[in-house]
Amino acid sequence: MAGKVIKNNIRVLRFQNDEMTQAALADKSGVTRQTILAIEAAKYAPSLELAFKISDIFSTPLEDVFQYVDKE
Amino acid sequence: MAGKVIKNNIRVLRFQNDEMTQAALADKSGVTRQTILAIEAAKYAPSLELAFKISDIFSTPLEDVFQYVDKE
DNA sequence: TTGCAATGTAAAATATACTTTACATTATGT
DNA sequence: ACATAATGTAAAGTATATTTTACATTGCAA
Repeated sequence: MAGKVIKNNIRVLRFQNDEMTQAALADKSGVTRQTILAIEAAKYAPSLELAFKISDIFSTPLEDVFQYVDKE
Repeated sequence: MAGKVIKNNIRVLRFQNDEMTQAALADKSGVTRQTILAIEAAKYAPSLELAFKISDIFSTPLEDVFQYVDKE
């Protein structure tokens, strides 16, 4: 039931982008550190707007940051 | 303040896809007709998961359905 | 070893997406 | 003219994303 889940590469992208910290990413995307933490831990998926903001910060397409894939 | 807004082409895509009705799209994406209506009317943006589902239904990349653009 | 930066856990409060129900409007076909 | 399908408006309720606060852990540098 549900079939697919949303995964993300935020952690990897942070390190690729000058080892950006969770707090720094939170700051740039206008949310709190807890929100970034929860999303990285996949406790919940971000809103579409936040997903776009994070993608923008990494200068990468949304689908390179978030993937909607079958859960194994 | 905010700079950007989320726009979408759901309406156009519905018509391109066999004139799919709002109710039909709602059905396929597992939400109610009101939700599709509200998103088309840009009353609010969908969750990332719903955005992915809708894109899947139209067999098109998410960014072809939703755009995060400067508000004119 | 002490201190600090980064990350993690947790819980209560708020904002926003989404549902449910009900009714109004518009267009189309018969 | 009537019936019906599709779309629109609206309001109250539920679910989930996000905030706020507070504290624990880990690693690294002085």
